[in-house]
Amino acid sequence: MEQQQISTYLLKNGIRPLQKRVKIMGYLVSKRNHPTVEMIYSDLVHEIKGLSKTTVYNVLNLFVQSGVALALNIEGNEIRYDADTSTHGHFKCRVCSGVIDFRIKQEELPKPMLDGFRIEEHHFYLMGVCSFCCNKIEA
Amino acid sequence: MEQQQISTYLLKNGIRPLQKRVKIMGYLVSKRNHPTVEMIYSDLVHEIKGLSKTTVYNVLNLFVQSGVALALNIEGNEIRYDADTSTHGHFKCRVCSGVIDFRIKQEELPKPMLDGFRIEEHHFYLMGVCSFCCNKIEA
DNA sequence: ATTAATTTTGTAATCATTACAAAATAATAC
DNA sequence: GTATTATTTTGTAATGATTACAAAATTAAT
Ligand SMILES: [Mn+2]
Ligand SMILES: [Mn+2]
Ligand SMILES: [Zn+2]
Ligand SMILES: [Zn+2]
Repeated sequence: MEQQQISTYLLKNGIRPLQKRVKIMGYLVSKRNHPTVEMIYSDLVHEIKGLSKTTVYNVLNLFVQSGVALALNIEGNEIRYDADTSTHGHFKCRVCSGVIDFRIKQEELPKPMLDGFRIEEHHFYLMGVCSFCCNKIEA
Repeated sequence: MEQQQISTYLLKNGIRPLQKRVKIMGYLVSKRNHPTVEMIYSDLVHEIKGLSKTTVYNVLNLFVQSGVALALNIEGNEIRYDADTSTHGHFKCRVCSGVIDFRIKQEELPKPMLDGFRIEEHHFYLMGVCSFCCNKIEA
């Protein structure tokens, strides 16, 4: 996606499209790898002069609050970020630690009986070993 | 559940039923409130002479590795523990922070197409406002 | 009762995240 | 454009949950 498209997208969601914000959103959108703050910072610090890790935290928190990114709590020691806010599920490989998407339709999600509850977010994720790592192991 | 039943259960799962382990498992089984380490420690420290928080961590890690407890990563800053290892989902209220169970049948869970993947764990949870807190808010 | 193995404890270390005030940047007014 | 004001970014320190580790205590085996 172009920087210009990203700027427009951020603006539409009430976020001023400052340079570092656009770069971080561009990174999320193009890599689609559900990175941690550490991954984003270490990849972008070379490209953005004088980037601070605190800024990465600030910008991601802003993105989540504004609804343009999801914070995924798959394992307790790290948060992973996702610019895809549509309904979908995640698989995390316990060998390579990769997180990949899978599509789920909203109507495929179980509908638990929770009368009087206001349900705001659905989270569905799987853990296991990805096909790449399965092949490596049996080889 | 009786202490004796818990001891037998732990033994069957390869865990020596030492006093503190039985007490901690008894707490999990009887309260069913998906407590954090902090909650378990502060509730049991009065009842068990000289309990250490490190022991709570050690015992819970042992339980999870042995398959008699689940570690729930619903929000990134805390792990909640559950002695119910059957297939079920969780709802977390963002007002009162309570975590409650709901039943899901294994066959109700979406079956994503992940050819060649080894799927070992399913996690399904919801966030929102529980019925109790909904009532309080509108009142 | 001795000895050996396991568990528990207390403290320090680690690691991700947040708090905060100063410096830098961007927007607005003149 | 320059001065003024508001917002953002930075660097460092603080926080909080978890783990590492070695000594002390407990449990099992001889
Ligand atoms: Mn995703
Ligand atoms: Mn549960
Ligand atoms: Zn893998
Ligand atoms: Zn509630």
